[in-house]
Amino acid sequence: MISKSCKYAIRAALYIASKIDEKVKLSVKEIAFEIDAPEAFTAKILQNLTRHKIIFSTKGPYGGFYVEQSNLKIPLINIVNAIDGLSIFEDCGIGLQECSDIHPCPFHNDYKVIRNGILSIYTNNTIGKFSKELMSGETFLKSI
Amino acid sequence: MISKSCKYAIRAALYIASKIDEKVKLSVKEIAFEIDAPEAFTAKILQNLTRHKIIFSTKGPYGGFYVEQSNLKIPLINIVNAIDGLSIFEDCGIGLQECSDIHPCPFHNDYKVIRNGILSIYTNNTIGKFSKELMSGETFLKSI
DNA sequence: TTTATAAAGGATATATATATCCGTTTTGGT
DNA sequence: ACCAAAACGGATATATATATCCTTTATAAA
Ligand code: FES
Ligand code: FES
Repeated sequence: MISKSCKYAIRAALYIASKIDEKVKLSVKEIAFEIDAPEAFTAKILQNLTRHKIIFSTKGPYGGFYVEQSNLKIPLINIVNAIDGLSIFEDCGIGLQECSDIHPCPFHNDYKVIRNGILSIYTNNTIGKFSKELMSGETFLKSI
Repeated sequence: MISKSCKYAIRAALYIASKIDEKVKLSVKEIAFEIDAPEAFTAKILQNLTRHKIIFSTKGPYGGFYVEQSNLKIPLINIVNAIDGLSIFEDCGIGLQECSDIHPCPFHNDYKVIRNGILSIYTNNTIGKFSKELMSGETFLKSI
């Protein structure tokens, strides 16, 4: 469904948000390490998130990536939109050019339910909600 | 989730099954046209399905691809397994190396529900069920 | 037995996604 | 003013998925 890049993006944004209280800017190097992603590629993704104002950045010494309180209200669907776009939520489950109620594929009814379920996960959860779970140690961003 | 190849495979298998009553073997050319897929690539996928005994084929004049009644009982998950494998149903929603109940990512609980829902669609529907819907004109394998 | 037909299979090509590299720009500290 | 740190941005490389091409093999009919 969502691309590998988008998964990195979500992990990165959540990691940065989970450090909001430390009031320190994070380097690409640290972020990439903490989310278990390649460094140079993570850099590209962070640039993208910055352009979309999902996170902030400053250059130079003591610079890096960070979020403000306002960013915590952003739903995760905004990240998906920034990286993959939203058309994935309109695609047919077995690749017909158009997903349509009046010209449906055999999966259509079942698939629509699932697809909307996925959309809901991204829409109903914010960066703040998930980053809070990370802070408390309930959830994690990389495997052991 | 599933690959483009897998979507072609499902469309192809369902198309062939939907023609079971005509008692005629179908060529790659016809199948590819009817499911709106590239011909040479469809050929590869059909070979794969044949090797996995999801469909049958015979070479030579009047040869082609076909299914028997017994194939109609095959659930769609078998096609997914043949093309993509089943590991996709164990993957983490945001790409952690392991999806784990005791070391979960922030999406884990929600994602597991969705992922099992998708698995159910493939497990609970057979080639026969969906091909019957195609025969009756309720559903379609390519866009208008 | 010859011929035509159609799938099988191996080799290769193209497209897309993922990943890296390196010079440029910005910025804070000295 | 100068230097060092760190993100930015463009170019390039690699990996994977998708797609094509061509030769071989099997089969049915004449
Ligand atoms: S037409 Fe296939 S999912 Fe809607
Ligand atoms: S750990 Fe991410 S979905 Fe299970």
